[in-house]
Amino acid sequence: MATAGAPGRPRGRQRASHSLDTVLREAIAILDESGEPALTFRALASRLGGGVGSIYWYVGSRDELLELATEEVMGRVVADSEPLTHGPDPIANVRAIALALFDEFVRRPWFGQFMLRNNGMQPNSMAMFERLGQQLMRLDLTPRQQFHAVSSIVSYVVGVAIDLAEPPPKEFLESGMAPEAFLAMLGDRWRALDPDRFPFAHRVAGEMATHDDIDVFRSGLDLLLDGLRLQAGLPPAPPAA
Amino acid sequence: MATAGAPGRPRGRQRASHSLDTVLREAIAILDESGEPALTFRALASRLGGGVGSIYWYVGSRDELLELATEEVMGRVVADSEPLTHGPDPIANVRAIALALFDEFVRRPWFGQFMLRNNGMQPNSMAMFERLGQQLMRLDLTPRQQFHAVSSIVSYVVGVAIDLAEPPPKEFLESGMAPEAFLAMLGDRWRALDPDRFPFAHRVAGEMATHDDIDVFRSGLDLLLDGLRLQAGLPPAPPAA
DNA sequence: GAGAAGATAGAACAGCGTTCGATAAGATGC
DNA sequence: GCATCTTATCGAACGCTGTTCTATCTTCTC
Repeated sequence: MATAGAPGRPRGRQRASHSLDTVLREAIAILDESGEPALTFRALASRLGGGVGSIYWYVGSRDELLELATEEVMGRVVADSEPLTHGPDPIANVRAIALALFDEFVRRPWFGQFMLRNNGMQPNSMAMFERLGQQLMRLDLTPRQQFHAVSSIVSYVVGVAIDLAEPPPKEFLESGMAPEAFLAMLGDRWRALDPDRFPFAHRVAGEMATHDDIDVFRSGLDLLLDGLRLQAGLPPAPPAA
Repeated sequence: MATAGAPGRPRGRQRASHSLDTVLREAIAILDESGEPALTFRALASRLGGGVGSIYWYVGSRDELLELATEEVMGRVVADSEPLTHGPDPIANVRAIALALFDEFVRRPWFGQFMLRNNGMQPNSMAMFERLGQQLMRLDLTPRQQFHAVSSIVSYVVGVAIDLAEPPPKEFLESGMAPEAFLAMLGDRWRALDPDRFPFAHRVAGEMATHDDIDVFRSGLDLLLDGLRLQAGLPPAPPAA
């Protein structure tokens, strides 16, 4: 964020002195450490060493705070993923950018959860949209096709993000099992279903038990991008990435 | 829901008498009429003509209430979409089922928002997963590919659902504009951006201004399904649907 | 210095999900 | 017909939340 002209040097003061930057930094720290429900004005205020009311000087509501925190992180992703835009194959570039996003909301589940609050006007979310779009402009597609394609990619990414942001079931938390063991148990449960009524669950139980989220994400993304390649009249697939 | 053995006939009583069915019915009515934030225990209790405490007899928490309401609606979608499973082309069937889901969360934004709370064990969500999977079993794919494909389709659908569930920006609510006019205004705003820094926004501004959500949904879904067809070694596309 | 503008502070308010003990209603045993 | 036990209803009360409001401290400007 570059919008705050922060004085923010707390030498010998008696009252705390904040700035939009410090507020967002601490808010993000709370989100990273303890998740979205833990971000309360009181928790944030005590972390900043001040009163609740002060935060409202910088931020109009909790929703706006979350929006700004998300924008802040999105800004970093946009900046960090800039080098991924120069490859020769635009679709490969889109793929790389999407994977960078995926990385970020593995690291920060709350980010994925709010990334979408895309009322269309936050600058950094807009920049991400633009970045994906610019890659697709290099394909032989109509504006409508390009618009639809970017929207679809974003929707897919958001869908996966939401899934990842989902808090683990309390059954897991209470069991104290390792994540792999819990997945294996779910797989067993699927295998135990009636094979006549649930042939599919039965068939993919093993996959459920051993899957890795990033593999699932990557293969869905590749299906989408393969469809897009087809639509753009490109050869079906590049060898490997 | 068929789990409640409801007595539930409130003749000349002095205290209200509920059942899980009536609780869910009224909860869904509130959600439909006023959205998710409006579903409070107090609002629900007064609608049921009773006290807050009573609801906890049927439901352990607000989250569980939302979960059950979502499951209830998902059950109806599963039931209603059964006829869509018998077509000759499994991918066309998947497409039809996804469109049925889309219909439902145009009607009920809150449903889309919570559909995903898929801790993997709600019977009706599971049934939907199974239903999609059974179609894909008819393709020449490995279990892993099928598992990934169903997961990806669900993620995409969820992503779009979340987008649709997003409350309209307050700027829109305050403007009192018609939805089309507001979209047109957003388009104008994109067109007004610097064409050097935002060539893509500039290019698709017109699409933004006139787009229809279902078209966007359908085209992303078709990209995904085209990719899947390719993976399964099927001819690229059926004529039209 | 005086005064205005900027920023901080925490008490107070309304609303929320949830807990709890009291109590009414219906079912059961004799 | 009465006593008892189980099931269900009720609303006050608790602790927490976002938000508002006003008093106050700090800094800037003249």
